[in-house]
Amino acid sequence: MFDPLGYAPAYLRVSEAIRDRILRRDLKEGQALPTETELARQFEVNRSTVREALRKLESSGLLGRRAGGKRLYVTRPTRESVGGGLSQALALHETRVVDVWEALQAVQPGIAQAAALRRTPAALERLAAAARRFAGRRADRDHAVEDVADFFNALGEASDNLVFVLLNEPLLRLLKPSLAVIIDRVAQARGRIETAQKHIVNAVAAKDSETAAAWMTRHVRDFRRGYEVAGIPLSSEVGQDLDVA
Amino acid sequence: MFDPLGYAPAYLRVSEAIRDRILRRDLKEGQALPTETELARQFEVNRSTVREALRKLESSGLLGRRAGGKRLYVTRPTRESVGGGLSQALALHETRVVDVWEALQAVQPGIAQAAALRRTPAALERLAAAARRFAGRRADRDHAVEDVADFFNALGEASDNLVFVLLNEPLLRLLKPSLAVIIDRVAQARGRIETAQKHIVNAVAAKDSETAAAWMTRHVRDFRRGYEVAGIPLSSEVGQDLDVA
DNA sequence: CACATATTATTGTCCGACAATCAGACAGGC
DNA sequence: GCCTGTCTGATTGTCGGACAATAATATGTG
Repeated sequence: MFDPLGYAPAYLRVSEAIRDRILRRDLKEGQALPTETELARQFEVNRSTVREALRKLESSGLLGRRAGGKRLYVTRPTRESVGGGLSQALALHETRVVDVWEALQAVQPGIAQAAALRRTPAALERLAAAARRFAGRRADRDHAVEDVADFFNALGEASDNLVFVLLNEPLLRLLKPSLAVIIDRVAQARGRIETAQKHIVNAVAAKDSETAAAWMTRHVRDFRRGYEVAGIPLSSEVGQDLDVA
Repeated sequence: MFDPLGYAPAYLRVSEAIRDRILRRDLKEGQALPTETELARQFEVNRSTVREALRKLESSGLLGRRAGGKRLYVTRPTRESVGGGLSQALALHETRVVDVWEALQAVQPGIAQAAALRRTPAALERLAAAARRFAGRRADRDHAVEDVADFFNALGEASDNLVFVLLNEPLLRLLKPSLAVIIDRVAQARGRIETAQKHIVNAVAAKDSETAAAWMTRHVRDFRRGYEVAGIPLSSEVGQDLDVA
């Protein structure tokens, strides 16, 4: 019958006030925030209260600190902080590897397509470089995984669409552990990845979006095959990798 | 030559310690956290320090409060909190409507496909209900927008893949403002949406994933047409809607 | 001007305090 | 028995003040 009359503690109101100013670009990126004492004076609250508000903004990635610095600066959420939040949420919700795989299958061809259409020469070179790195370094398992992730990331950046880049990050983060197992256990995995990457690079270079998407579809399907061959149950949960920047 | 030896302030170490316990399911969802005083005692820090740590966890959605409650409970990040973070990040990065549209185009057909394959009768009914609501309520603009979002959300849930659900949320959030404009300005928009939804519901009901994906592709392409007819520049930035739960 | 040094400002942390209010116990009235 | 009011203790939200460590800035010196 009645809505609860909303009360919000001061630290929340302060944090929202600051966040609004940031979102409406009133406080611009790179700008230094006033000192805690000054904020406390302006909001007419205690410094402890201000500090609680700042911690909230800090962990949403809206405020950051320069390396070894003391003051807080306005920042935009990085790929890592956004991806960390999302992958953390997914890990907590008992997401299975097959779910992540399915999402990759849905989204990667679209990314490849967009990348092929809009890639700049520089972005293409970064993509090709990632593929070369993967092909060149046949020894180390962990580096290989990183290189695969770099390849996907480079493709996302080549699409010139930040939505893709940000969606990519958490998916890759969750993919990595199982990908490492695949590379370890499936002999032909490296070769197949290498081939797919080469074809995708070529298609992107030629601005052939159809072929890029088609090869990406094949590439992602290969991962599923890899799970089966490596003996990873599709319904196993994605690991809770705790390193959330 | 040497890496900077990592010093982390106490509030960060405390927050990470608690977060790790949550991520490794040591603290289970719904469980009440010890009181602030007790945490301060265990960590051997001051209560203020504990409170700063708690604020961080609170805003990553790992801790929450029951309505009108005082204690903090372990929670899993909700769709809203995850979506809020991501859409906030995108809004700050000058994402354009065309970027969001492109992501929808990439991801929605895959969602429709998965939903068609795996929908339960209950999920199908929720999807159909959302379509009926949209078709029935021709008057109100804002409700219509909500109904469209509900349709996409219901589809995401029908896919039984949380990754899709979580990816959907921020995209829909960013879509809404421009969708409202389309519905206002484009006379035939409602009709076309209604038709597409009907076909998608039918395809999902028949477990015909191909048709579901195809109609979804058409549906999303229609939005782009809507932007053009409504005179919304594709390169306009997605609004910074400030209501980030 | 470059570089070392002193000063100041700012953050991180602590302590103690108190009002508001939530949770639970407890009793009284229908 | 169930609802209502009252009491008590525990817990959170907020405050004020304090101090060490150190980053930021000013100052002097070659």
